[in-house]
Amino acid sequence: MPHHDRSSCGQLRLADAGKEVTLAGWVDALRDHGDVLFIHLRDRSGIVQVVFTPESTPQAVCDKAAELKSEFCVQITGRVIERAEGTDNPGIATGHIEVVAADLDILGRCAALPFQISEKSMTAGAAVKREETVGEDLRLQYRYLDLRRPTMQEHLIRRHRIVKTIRDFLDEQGFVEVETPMLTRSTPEGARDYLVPSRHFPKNFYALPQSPQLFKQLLMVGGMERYFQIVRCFRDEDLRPNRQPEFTQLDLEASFIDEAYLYTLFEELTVRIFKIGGIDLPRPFPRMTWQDAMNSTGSDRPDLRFGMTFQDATDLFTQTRYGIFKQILERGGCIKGINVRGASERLSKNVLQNEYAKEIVPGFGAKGMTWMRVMDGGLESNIVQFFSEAERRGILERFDARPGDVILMIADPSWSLVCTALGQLRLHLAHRLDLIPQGVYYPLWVTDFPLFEAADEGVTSSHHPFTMPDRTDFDPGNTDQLLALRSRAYDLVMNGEELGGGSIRINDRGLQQRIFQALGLGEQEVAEKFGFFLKALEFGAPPHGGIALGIDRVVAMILGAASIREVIAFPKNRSAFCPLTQAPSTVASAQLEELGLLDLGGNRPLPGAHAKKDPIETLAWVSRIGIDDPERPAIADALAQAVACAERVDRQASPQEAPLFRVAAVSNRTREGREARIHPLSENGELFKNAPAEKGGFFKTAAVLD
RNA sequence: GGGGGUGUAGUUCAGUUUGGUUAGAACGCCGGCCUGUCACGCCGGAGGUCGCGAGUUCGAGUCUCGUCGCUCCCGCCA
Repeated sequence: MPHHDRSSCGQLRLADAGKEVTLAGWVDALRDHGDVLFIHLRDRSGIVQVVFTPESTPQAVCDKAAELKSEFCVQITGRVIERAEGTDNPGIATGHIEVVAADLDILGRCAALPFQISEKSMTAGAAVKREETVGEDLRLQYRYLDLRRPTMQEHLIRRHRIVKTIRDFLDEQGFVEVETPMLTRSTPEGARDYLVPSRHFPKNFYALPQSPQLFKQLLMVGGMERYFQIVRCFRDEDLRPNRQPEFTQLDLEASFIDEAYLYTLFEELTVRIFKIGGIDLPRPFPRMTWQDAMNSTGSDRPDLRFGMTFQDATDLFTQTRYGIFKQILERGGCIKGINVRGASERLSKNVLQNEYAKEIVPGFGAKGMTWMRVMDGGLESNIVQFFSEAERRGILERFDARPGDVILMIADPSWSLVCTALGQLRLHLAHRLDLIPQGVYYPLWVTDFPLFEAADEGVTSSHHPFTMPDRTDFDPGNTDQLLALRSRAYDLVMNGEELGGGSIRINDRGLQQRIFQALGLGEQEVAEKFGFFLKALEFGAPPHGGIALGIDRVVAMILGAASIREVIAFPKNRSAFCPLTQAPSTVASAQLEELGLLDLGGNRPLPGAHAKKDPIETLAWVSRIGIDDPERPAIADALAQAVACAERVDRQASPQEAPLFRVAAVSNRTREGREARIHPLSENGELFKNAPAEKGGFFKTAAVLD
């Protein structure tokens, strides 16, 4: 069949009635009525009903059609006709017509399926759409079958649309897509690298990029001015539902720009791609500093689709008699709380005290939680009697409390612990009480992040070490000063998920050097790892900045997919394993040999090997004899003598001496009387010629030949 | 790395609380019937090492221990 003669199943309409068409696709479903056979034929465009009936279809074709099973790949020629009155199916787009088959070619038969592919119920009306129930591991193992399902095809097609929209938009804006290396250099900070051994440089490794960070900055030094790339990135960290070891980013960088430029550019881009999913985002996107985000939601990626934001109650309790609060405030702590509006019926005393205060909140890292239910007559709680009248009034006012509300407070000497624990509680309650509205999209820029955060020793970058600080007059040795620095970084957050982030970069060599210094990197280490980059900053590096967007997450959100794995053709599972190809896998020793990886451990014993080194056990094993406990001292003695003897010989042997293969004279002890001989094959080295070589020229033989 | 869930037919799941006859259902599969179905219908059939390994017991899908896979949460993810 010339391909241009082929029609698309899903596009046939009433207007095509009377046409002779050729279709190719897969058997989605069969309904055999004896003489009449209906099939749903599916291709990428959709589904159409094909009828085999003795009245219009040659008998030979009907006989062949009787062999059809689900998912056979077939080609069908036939005539499009309008369906008879009362037999149309409004559930499918082609439901007003059907194709009467005149010819059938079976292009590929199909074995028994590991799971059902047809999304039949989709054609029967949205009300009964089948829930996805097949185990994901099985779906991934047979991903090529899973991908036949219309939902998966739709995901991939719309992902393509989104990526194309991004490319078109950035092209309009003067951005140039440039590819950067996949085989690059490992850098010390950030996530764990995936490593690739080098054959030309044995025992040296490339790293797969965690992001094209340094290269995109070098492109700015290189005068590209506006660069972007839809690029695969790799991070060897433990997986989460929204994480894959390899994932796709929109990476973007521009010179001679500021934050305002990037906000405008990126908001327009985001609005356009969400539009593909029928989602209208309001502009401009609201902005919030990191400090405000933490203070009001306890998260650097606040979900603002619902309220229940924090109120600070520290000042209400400066004179309190309540021991726990008093101690915490004396230690410089703070108290924050949320009002769970109208939830007192769903949050009983028992639930609040035994579940939340004792179990759930401690799980978030806080020591405890104070709860109060707002009643007509005031506050009800296990500890309300410790609070003064003024304090109770203060609480009611501060939280705008009305009868039926529940007020929850967390206090701790650590401000950040109060925030993060209360933030987790806020999200937990929002899910439990179903407070998150569906179909709402709340974009938000989070800005003014701390440049550094405290580490075990000194500080570490909270974004990455190339981020421009808000001020440059800092002392790289002064930790307090460093922790007070803010970065010119920004994250794009949507519905509590971080979709992307970026920053204005450092383009001054001296400043970059001081940042490395602040991070505690030695001069030599910096020179070794980043020397090439610092050097580039010496040659008129332009001011620049950029942003990256997690494509998988964005697509999943736009399409309303449950997981990023639903919008990736061949994802890995939770353990970074590919059930389809069984990767990662072992490789042939020859491959390792070639890469110089066979003896990476050198002569060092393997961990745990020393435990097996009891010489008596070894002797017993190689000699195939059992040694009882009473016999051990004598054996140990004999062994020690043998070892001492061997050492003496070893000392006196000259280096030129050839090794001796046979100490004892050759004699035949098993069959006495016969002349002892050495087998010629042994003499000429042919004996083990066909034995599988183990490694390094040694052969594995049966133990009896030892 | 820590914690929770889970593993039973090709698939999705009951059964495990309280050990006891031949381990069930739905869908799928195989065979037969059926000329208007579209989640077709009817009749019949096959299909199980209850993840794996130990243990307790007269007896284990069920209880105990170990182990492996999958999955969710925390750590981690500049």
